[in-house]
Amino acid sequence: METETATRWLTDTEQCAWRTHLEVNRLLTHQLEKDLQPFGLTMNDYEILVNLSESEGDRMRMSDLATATMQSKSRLSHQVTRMENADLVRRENCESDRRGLYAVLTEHGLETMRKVAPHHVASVRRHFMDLLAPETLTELDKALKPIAEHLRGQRGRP
Amino acid sequence: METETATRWLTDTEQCAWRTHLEVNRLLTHQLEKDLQPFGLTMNDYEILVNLSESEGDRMRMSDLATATMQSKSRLSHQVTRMENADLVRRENCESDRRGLYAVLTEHGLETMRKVAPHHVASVRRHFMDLLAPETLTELDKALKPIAEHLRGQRGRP
DNA sequence: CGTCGCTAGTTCACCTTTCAACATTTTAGG
DNA sequence: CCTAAAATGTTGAAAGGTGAACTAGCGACG
Repeated sequence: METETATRWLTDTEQCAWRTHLEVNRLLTHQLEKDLQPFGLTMNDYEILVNLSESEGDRMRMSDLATATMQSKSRLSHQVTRMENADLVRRENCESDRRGLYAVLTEHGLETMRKVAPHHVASVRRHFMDLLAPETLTELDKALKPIAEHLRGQRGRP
Repeated sequence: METETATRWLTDTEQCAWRTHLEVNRLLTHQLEKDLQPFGLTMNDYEILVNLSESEGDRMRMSDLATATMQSKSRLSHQVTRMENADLVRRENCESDRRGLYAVLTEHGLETMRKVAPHHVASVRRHFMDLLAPETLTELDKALKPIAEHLRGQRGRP
């Protein structure tokens, strides 16, 4: 019985593509973060603002927000506390479930969102979107969708 | 004179692709990290081991290592201290430049590398590589290379 | 040669993330 | 009902990351 299989190392092509992928992700994240910095926001902050502003009543349950942004409850809790101190967000009790809390966009949070979004979009265009041919973009999406699917399936497994 | 230009928001297709891209990166990183965890390594650790093991004499100058892994000197210094405590790496003085230090792979670091690499490669295959058709992979690489190029150019600009 | 500026690397204080422990409320089952 | 298990969210300590200040050595130019 064979328990060990010979390792299938990456071919040169694969290795090259893989490293490019890693590099782009890192540099891109770094750059977007930097472009957001003048507004005093991190990508984390921004993502939360986006999620809230796209939700009914500019609010989401902490749990759902944690799931949507793929953060631990703990991390989100700290994060929201910080954003609360910056008056971007406030917590509000949930009527129907007394354990629950909503994170709610404040007026200032909404304004911030409106002010920052165009810059962020421009940043995404400048450093990513506009460097891809449109059909390449759809190719990319088609290639990545199944991977996203697969990875979502792996979440929280042994 | 026109100072403000109307924001070019992302089209639905673009938005969808962008979000997929973000999601894949996050989930993938998370998964690879998790697969490395049983060995007591982070991706950061692993990347440093790879860099060292691919270098002449299993050693690199701190500065070069920082550049290669795109970390600040400060972060790398902490990182190497941790890895030194785990006996994966040791610091060694540089003869030719007395300011300089080498990070050197230890025997145990090398063994660790050999033990872990096959698992990591398998992980990359399982969660990414093997989910892409070979020609899609080269497409992906071709699309991403110019972006990497562009982003490298942006590094350390105002 | 001296000194002024540059590079290498560490350290310090501060911020963010993680992990485990906890309090509270809901839900499911006998 | 009443209790056990599960879900919601917070907290606090420890680990990891950041940016600026600092030490020390190099190097070039008067």
